[in-house]
Amino acid sequence: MSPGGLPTKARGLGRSINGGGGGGGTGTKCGRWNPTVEQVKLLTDLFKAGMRTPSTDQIQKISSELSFYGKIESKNVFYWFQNHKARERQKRRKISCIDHRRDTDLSSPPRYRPPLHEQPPPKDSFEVCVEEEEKAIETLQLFPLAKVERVRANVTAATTHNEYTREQAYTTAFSTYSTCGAEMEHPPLDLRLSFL
Amino acid sequence: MSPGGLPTKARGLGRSINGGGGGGGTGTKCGRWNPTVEQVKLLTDLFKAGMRTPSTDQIQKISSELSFYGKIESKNVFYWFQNHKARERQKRRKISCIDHRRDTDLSSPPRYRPPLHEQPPPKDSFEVCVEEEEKAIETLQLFPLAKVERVRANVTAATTHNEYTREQAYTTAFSTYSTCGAEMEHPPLDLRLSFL
DNA sequence: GCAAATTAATGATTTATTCAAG
DNA sequence: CTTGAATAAATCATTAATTTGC
Repeated sequence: MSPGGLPTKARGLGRSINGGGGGGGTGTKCGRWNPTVEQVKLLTDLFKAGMRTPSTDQIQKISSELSFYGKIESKNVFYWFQNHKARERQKRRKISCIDHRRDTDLSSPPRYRPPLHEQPPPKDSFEVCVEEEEKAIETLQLFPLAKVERVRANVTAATTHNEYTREQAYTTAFSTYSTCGAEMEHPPLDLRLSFL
Repeated sequence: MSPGGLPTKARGLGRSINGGGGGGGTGTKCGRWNPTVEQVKLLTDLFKAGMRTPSTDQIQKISSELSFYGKIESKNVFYWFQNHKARERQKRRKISCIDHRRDTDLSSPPRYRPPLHEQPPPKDSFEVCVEEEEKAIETLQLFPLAKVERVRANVTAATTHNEYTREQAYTTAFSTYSTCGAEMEHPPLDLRLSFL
């Protein structure tokens, strides 16, 4: 950015968090969502089972289930999947990028977070692997929404329910337009929050 | 188009639009939102008045007002602002880019839609102007939400209410976290749809 | 003049990037 | 330094303009 020392953008945000003292659960500070290990475990299981962008209904069900372990909102589930998906991809990309770089500047140690858009990638090297990955995922199937119960039961016990975790087809945003006659339920995208 | 004839990507999608025959209003085909000229006019006015990312409340109010002219949902308003903002920025960016290019290939006529990511811009030329623009906008103020009435009255008559269109401060998403005690109303971001 | 074929706009979705709390 | 939250950029898909052959 410009060397003036300006905070790039200083995206506002007053916050004023401290006010939320009398929250609800354990250490509910009203700040950002702090998932419990069980919650993360379950989400990770779902992700490993192939879930990438759950529908609104699924999000709500998941959120409802996970609220058993602590405070949670739908948007947390949504964000979690967004971030996890993106960061898995990112991770994978970085790996295969290193694999593909010939002798450009591979000597440079992997700095903290190279701003990515600084170095226009060849766009052929890693995209292949990503596409491959996505294709694989599209092949996967999704859980029947009742399975969550089972997962919850097993979450502290074992992790050998893998054969259960892939069943139905993912009815993602693409089924959105079928609810067309009405006011169109769940806005198919980022908006699929709809804080119940 | 590409000489292969393939539809570039064809990302699935069954659609089945024709089923929505008995919609509601005038030519309600159930497809995507098709704004009326009045709606666009009002949205543009708000944008010109400095509104960039209205809060959930504002979106709902706007949507409610605009529903007078035809079918509309909150998410349409949200999307409109997203797209309009982005495309204004894009436009501006392209212009200043041309301004700064020395003698690279300025002879080439402005083709249909250069894929943008093909040509990594200097990132110093246009960012200045964009920043300038954004700063200017941040200075602006917003309408008191009752003014919309007046605009609606004048929309088909005249366009000389410009002095009315900038009044209150914009209480954008940054006031989001003040509603923290409860379940946090309106998710501050893309999700700020909440299809009432 | 007018419908099929193309092109241009733009609504909607997904992905990448950035910010900042813990 | 990990990751939840938020925004911006890129992309996809559909509809309105527009052109074109008749």
